[in-house]
Amino acid sequence: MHSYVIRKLETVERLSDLEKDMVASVCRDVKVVPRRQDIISDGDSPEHLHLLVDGWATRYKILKDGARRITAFMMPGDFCDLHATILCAMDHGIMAITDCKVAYVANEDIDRITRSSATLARAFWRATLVDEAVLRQWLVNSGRRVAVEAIAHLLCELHLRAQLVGLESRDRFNLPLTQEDLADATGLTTVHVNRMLQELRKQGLIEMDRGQLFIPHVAALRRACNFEDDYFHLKMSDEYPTDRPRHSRLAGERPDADSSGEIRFSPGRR
Amino acid sequence: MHSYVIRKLETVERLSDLEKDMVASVCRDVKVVPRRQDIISDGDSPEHLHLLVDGWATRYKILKDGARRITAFMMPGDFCDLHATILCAMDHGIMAITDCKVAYVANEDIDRITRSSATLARAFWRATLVDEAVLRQWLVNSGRRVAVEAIAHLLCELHLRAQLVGLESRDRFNLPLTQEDLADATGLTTVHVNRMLQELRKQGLIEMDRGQLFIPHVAALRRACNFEDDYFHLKMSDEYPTDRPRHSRLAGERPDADSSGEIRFSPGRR
DNA sequence: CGAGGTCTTGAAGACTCTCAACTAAGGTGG
DNA sequence: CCACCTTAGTTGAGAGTCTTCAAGACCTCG
Repeated sequence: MHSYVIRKLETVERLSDLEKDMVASVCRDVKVVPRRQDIISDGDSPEHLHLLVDGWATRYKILKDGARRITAFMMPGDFCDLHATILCAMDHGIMAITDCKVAYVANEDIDRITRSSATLARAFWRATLVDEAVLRQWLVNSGRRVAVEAIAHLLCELHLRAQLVGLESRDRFNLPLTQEDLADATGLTTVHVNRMLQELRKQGLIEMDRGQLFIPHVAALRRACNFEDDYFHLKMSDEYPTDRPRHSRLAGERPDADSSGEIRFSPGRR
Repeated sequence: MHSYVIRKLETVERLSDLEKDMVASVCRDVKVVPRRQDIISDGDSPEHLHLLVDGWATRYKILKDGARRITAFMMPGDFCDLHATILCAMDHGIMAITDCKVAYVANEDIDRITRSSATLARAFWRATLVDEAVLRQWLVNSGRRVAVEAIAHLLCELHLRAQLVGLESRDRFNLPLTQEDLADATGLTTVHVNRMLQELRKQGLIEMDRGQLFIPHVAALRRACNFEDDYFHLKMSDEYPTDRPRHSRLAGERPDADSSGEIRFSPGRR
């Protein structure tokens, strides 16, 4: 039932059956949060952890002038706040994008299972570190990538993540985000996101249909925005057919010299 | 000697003398890294933790086209990678901005002291969480704040952090960053950073002199860019005279309605 | 069928970038 | 001690990406 978490953890660490059972056992108290509603609000001091069992959610900040900045998307298997209970109060909110099923997990349960399995502890740590790496990529997106690139990169990320937890069928998946969501996640305006998506469609890099995103040629989209999956620190395995090489940038080596006549966006921003 | 770390940890958690000793005891192997040199390079798999004992450093990513994106600044007392040893390889580099003293701390030592003191464990966690909160603020900076605001916000952050570890005298501190560093940290160009700094100077919000930053009226600069220190999750204490209230944004409450004729930048970006 | 949310489109303007050159400040060597 | 070099900071003008404002089309749903 809670296989998403397990799948997610398994992308960074191989788990034994016992460990999987331990993880599953902590997700007891599951509640439904309707779309558009806060799972945790800015200023809250949550007393337990929130694990997203089903649905999509977003981590966001609202500024004084009303502007919104999305700092993360969460999909099934993601923890909203693996640690936030340690801080007194949340400095941001977490909202359900679709109707969500959220498991309320007791701190002690996490403590317990991570104490009894070093592998599990490491898996949680790694998952957290990957989240942080994603955050850094978003920082690159806004500031050192032009709009089309940034959006394409975000789509690649979401696609890979959906793939990792088994939410899609290789090149098509359910993307319940509005263009406004994408705008707030990339730091752009809705209008511009709209135009850039059109651009991507025109170039045949993506297709969209009623909340479904279809990526005809994943490698092409990735190449167009220089997406590399290394920051996900996937455990070595050929389960996930993503194109390596992963730590390709050796000293002195010039990365693949754009041989084909493939689409690639402008030289970015400096 | 390693009082910076301790001061830093104490901003989020009060430590006993014993705990302070424990922290100090793990920082034995200290080396000097000259300015401009990597403390950890992209792709490295560090085998121990790196604690910045003295000097400033930066976490950065280099893109294919050569552009650089700085994702964090580190100052004395900051860990470069409290956890990175868990991952196989770094997905970014860490470089010394000034000559640095770096303590190489064994993983086991951290494990040991965090196991023997729950307070210490919590302190480390919190420090990590604050780092993450800073990352989110940077995300807000690039995308939902105009350039002047973003730069001012960054300066406020650095000023507060310097203050917290005792690097400055209330309103003046040593800022060893070039305008290029600031540009790569905000996602702007050097040229534009230059102009925005001029703007800040013209408005009397900052003064700069040979690597020294002087903030005549901290509250004014903070107000100009809507800086709030709540995301640092400072433990309640009046040691650090920063202007609260900290979780002021209650539901429905309209934040201070710009009564004075004070400088405030444009309405941000949407 | 009306209503609200989401997506599109156009035109004008603003913020930020690019390019290129010049000044200022430090450090080194003769 | 000064010429020379390198790095960092400044300045100007023009171009572009992205925003703003506003309105219309589309779509889903009660």
